[in-house]
Amino acid sequence: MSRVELKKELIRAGIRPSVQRLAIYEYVKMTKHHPTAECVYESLRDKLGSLSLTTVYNTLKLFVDAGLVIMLNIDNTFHCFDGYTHPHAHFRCNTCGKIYDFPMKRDYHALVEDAEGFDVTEAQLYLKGICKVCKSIKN
Amino acid sequence: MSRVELKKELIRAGIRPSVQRLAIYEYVKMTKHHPTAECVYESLRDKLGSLSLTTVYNTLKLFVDAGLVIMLNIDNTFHCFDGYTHPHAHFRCNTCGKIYDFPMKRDYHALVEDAEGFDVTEAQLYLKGICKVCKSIKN
DNA sequence: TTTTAAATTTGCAATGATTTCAAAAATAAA
DNA sequence: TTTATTTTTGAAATCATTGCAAATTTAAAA
Repeated sequence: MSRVELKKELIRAGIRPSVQRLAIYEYVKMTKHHPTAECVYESLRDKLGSLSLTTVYNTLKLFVDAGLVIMLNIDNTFHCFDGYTHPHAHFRCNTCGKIYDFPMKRDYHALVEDAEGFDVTEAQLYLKGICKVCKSIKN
Repeated sequence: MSRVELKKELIRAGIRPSVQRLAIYEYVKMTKHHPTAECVYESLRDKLGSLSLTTVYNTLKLFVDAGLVIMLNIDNTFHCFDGYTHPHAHFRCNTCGKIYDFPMKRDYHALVEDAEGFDVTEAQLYLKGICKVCKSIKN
């Protein structure tokens, strides 16, 4: 996705594309490694000349509220962010800490009973264990 | 479940049932409202005469590591605990904050593709939205 | 029962991610 | 250009959680 397209997405969502916002949006959308706010900050500080960690937090919250980015809470010590908003599951390796995206066969509705009367607007399937790579290293 | 049975469960898990541990275990197993560590502490402090918040944290970690209790991370500002360890989904109401247990039809495996080579030892399905009660109040 | 060793509890301080806040800077509107 | 609005910034505050070392309790040994 080009920078121009990303800009249009922000505008469409009613978010004015400032230099910082566009840079943060581009970073979160393009990377695949589920960065933390701190990570976004470290990665962009030099490129932008200057950047505040507060701006990163504020901006990410803005994106999450607008539905442009998903906030993951799979690691209970910090949040991380995912620009890929299509429904999918997340796997966190207990050994290396890496987070993997897993496609989901069906909608979460297939799993849940007795949800009548409840409005489900968000669903997260978090899996934990040992990843392929760490498993092969061990053996 | 009786206090004697709970005591036996702790011993079976290799955990010595001190006064504090048994009280905390009983509380978490018996309550249905997914308490935080702070909540456990507030609820038991008077009954036990004295209690340290650190003890509550240490003890809950002990239970979680032993698989006796599940730690939920559905609300991203704090953890809460569930003594019901059978696989089930959790729904958090964005309005009232209450957490509901939802039975799951199938194993999470039914949902996930491409998990070959990965060892999944833990699975959490977190749902968010508006609960039945809050919805009926609104209308 | 006494002595000794090990396990457990305790409270306070430290940690670290996140938020608050008010001022400064940038941008848009008049 | 002037004025109003939005955005960014950095330092301080917050708050759940953890580290740590001393005090207490419990179990084991003598």
